[in-house]
Amino acid sequence: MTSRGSGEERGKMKGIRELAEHLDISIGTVSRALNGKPDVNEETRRRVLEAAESLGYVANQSGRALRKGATGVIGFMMQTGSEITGQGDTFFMSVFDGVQTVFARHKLDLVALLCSSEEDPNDYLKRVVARGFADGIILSATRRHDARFELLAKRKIPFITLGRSLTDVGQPWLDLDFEGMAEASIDRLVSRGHKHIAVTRPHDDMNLGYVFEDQCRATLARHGLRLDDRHVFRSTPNEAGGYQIARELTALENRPTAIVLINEAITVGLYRGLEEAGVRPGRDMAIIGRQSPHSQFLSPRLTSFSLSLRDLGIALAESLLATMPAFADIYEERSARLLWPMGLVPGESD
Amino acid sequence: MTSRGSGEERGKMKGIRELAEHLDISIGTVSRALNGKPDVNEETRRRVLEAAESLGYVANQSGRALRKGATGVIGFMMQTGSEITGQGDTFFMSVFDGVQTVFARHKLDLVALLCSSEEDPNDYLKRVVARGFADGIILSATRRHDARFELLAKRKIPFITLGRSLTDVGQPWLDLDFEGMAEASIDRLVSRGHKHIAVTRPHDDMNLGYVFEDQCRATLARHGLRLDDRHVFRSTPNEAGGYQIARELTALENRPTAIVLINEAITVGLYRGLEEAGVRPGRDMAIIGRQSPHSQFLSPRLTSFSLSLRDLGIALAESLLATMPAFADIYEERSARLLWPMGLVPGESD
DNA sequence: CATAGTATCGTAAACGTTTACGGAAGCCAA
DNA sequence: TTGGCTTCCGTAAACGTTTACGATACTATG
Repeated sequence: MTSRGSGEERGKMKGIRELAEHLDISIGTVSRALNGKPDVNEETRRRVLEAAESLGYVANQSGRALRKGATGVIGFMMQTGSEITGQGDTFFMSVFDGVQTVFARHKLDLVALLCSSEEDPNDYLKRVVARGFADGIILSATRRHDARFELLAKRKIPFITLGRSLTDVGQPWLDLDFEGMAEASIDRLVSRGHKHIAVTRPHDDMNLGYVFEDQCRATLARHGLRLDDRHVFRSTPNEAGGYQIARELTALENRPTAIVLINEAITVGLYRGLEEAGVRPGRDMAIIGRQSPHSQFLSPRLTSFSLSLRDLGIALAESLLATMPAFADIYEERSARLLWPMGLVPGESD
Repeated sequence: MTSRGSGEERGKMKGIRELAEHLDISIGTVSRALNGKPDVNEETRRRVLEAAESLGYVANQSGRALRKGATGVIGFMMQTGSEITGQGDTFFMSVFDGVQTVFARHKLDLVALLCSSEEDPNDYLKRVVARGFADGIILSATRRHDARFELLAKRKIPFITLGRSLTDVGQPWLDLDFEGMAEASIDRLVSRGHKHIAVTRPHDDMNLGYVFEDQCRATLARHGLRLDDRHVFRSTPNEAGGYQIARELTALENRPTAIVLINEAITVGLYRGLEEAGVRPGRDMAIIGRQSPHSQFLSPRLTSFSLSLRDLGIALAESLLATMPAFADIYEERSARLLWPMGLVPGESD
């Protein structure tokens, strides 16, 4: 039952050597034929390809990697775990999808490196790097000070970050235009008469929190307003965090009339918390947030900033390739650092 | 600026050979010391470990994999893409987290294999397998007929599936106890007087849809009721799908009084759709679903089935290890096939 | 015909490990 | 002393590729 002969139960290919013997050609020529090298007769190449196909030969990647000193793998490091889960998981999935399509074109394999909640991200990356696992790395969820940058720089591994950091080692990065979002949000709310505006940011050291709060503060100042420190709400980037924010927000004596959410995963919790306090989004409190799979299905619909995550992923991948010697010629014109614009999708919540 | 001497800017380790020379020991002994083999003096082992640490030596995995014929990598195949995004992304992240912790104990590296939305999952897996990428594979999102099972079985790659399928090649699997969920849901609703109960299922060939609908039908029959074919709603597993279901549901002339949701990501969309039709969950329509990061923050709170995703991941990993020769002795007592129970968390929606 | 050039291919040396095998000590008992 | 264990270590052969180099045959050119 286990040896179900499927007709073409071809024996195990032992390697390129056996394939060469079968063809009565030298193994060098076979390798060249397989890899599209020029020094090989087209007729023999055809024979080789054909035999490889029919015999089910596939190159052993360990041997290949050993010889070439490159693995053909790109790692995309994300974060997961109970603290974070609920965050931008769908966000990363979509970006990943875009990245994937680019690398597939170059026969590079993309894998997701998900750091367990039990392990320190730095240690995790150290392990991955030590293994020589990937030829290139994409880092996301960058922190204000991020030791991972230095680790990769020291090891001279090509990498790009989705997000900025004070730790700058000259690597390329892409980031969402949180400045633009902050500015547009504040402008919009102020123009609608709001004078007491709250903002949210992650509870931890994520870099975007600093960028966002600073820009909100600056834009408010431009309007002659100031950001009350009690109106800056830190929370875990998940529903529970949103709920908590709502509790604190509604408990304030001088309650702000509007709030801007930097994280998209807190929205449902925030809505719930507000409702329990009898505060209706869009009527009693203006809310502007980030688009997510459910933001347009909330009630009231969330006024939110959106972007094409897939396109972002494509740009990310291409910028990384531009820094890799083997592909530099193809993508050299890529800009190394880019703020990705977001567009406002009006809803019913502000 | 780029060559920032960090004090211990140790030169590149060339390999185990150089390490051996530095210690004036043979490379064989060094290897044995590093790998914890018995045939080595504890004193020399200490010296080797120390030198490796201080010189920053790490074994080249390509060489190791080539020699050992194993990569030390486990792949967890998930799905992503616009059609699916919004589905159980957080679901998979949490399961992954559990899986990760187990493999880390055995120095196995776990990576997520995310099939792009552009590529056929079968082709994708074929590529991964051909590369000899992983020593073991975890498959999720199993379909009614799933060619991936046969592919892996033919290549004799150890694997386990999170989900069942009609395609059974004797591999171990774990699956959520959808039968139990269906039964408990129907029992609960019937006992509360509902006679016209609707169910949802994925729009595509996911196996769980069949299992779930069949069991709902059977349980209803036990109560002398029948499942109206018009009360079986198929949808994409995302918010838009939930919204669509609500539209269809509320448009029916003989509207059912309750609905059971097999997918957790459709809930927000469903709520929105119902509200637009003036149907209030829990009052005008009973809803039972699956727990998700936001289900307890919806209004009304979702009555839902929950489980420990992390523990599920741990069990999944251990069951896979039990099928791998190198670890079989440690985990042999694992049961090969298991329905993972889910518990009901009462909410306000039914 | 001699020569240079080109197209094609074979040979063999890497790449960095792990491990089977055997050898050299040291120890103990007979 | 001899022989047999045990403990430790060195040697060298794999593992499956890629690729620099050189060899061969053929073509074109003078």
